Formats: sequence, structure tokens, C-alpha cells
Amino acid sequence: MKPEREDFYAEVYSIVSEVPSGKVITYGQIALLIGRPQNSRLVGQAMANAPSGIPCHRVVNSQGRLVPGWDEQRVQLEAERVVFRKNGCVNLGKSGWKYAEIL
DNA sequence: CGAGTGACTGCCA
DNA sequence: TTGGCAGCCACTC
Repeated sequence: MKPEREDFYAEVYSIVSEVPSGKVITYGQIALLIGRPQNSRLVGQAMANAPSGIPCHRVVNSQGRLVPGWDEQRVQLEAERVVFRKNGCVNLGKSGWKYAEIL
């Protein structure tokens, strides 16, 4: 096994799990919190391999863009009362989650 | 072991 | 403001 990878994934899942309802977080934010801002892509891969129980639908990219090929994600976010823009992207300024809020 | 892929980000035109 | 290109890391074939 590769503890390094597992640890990275574990931290990603931990952070995503702490995202409250109605809020979303970006891959870059997660990568930054872990201490690897350049591994933002790995966060996405972690989400792809994310086990059930992880609100991965609350994870979006820096532009507030949703996961390609996963229209259901928008439905989930709408159910969480996440604010969407006219272009279909999440309004990070309104629904963007900040780690400092749980500190 | 080498090449290709991806739920990304940042800079430049 | 919007769109395109390159850089980055880990995983899979």
C-alpha cells in the first residue's frame, strides 16, 4: 500500500465531510488545506474514488463549475439551497465554504 | 518502465 | 470578459 496516497485521500475526505449543507468547496481550497496546492487534480481523482458517505457533490472547481457528465450534482446542490449563477455555475461568493468557519 | 488520462489551476491573448 | 495553452501529480494500461 502507499500510505502517502491514502493519507492524501483521507484528508480530502475529511475536509469534504466537514463541508456544511448549502456550502461548497473548491478543489484548490482542499489541496491548499492539505498543503499541496499543486495537487488540485489529485483531489478530483480522490473524489472519483471517494467512497459512499462523502458529500462529493459539494466539491466544485475554482470557477464554480460542476462535475462534467454529472447533472445530478446540480440537483443535489439545489436541494442544499446552494446559490447558482445564470450560467449554471455555483456562486462561490455566496455558497463558497471557508475553512475558518469551523475553527 | 514509458505513455496516456483526468471531477484542476493559473497565466496570456 | 471569455477562451485557449501549458504545467502539475498520481493512477492506469
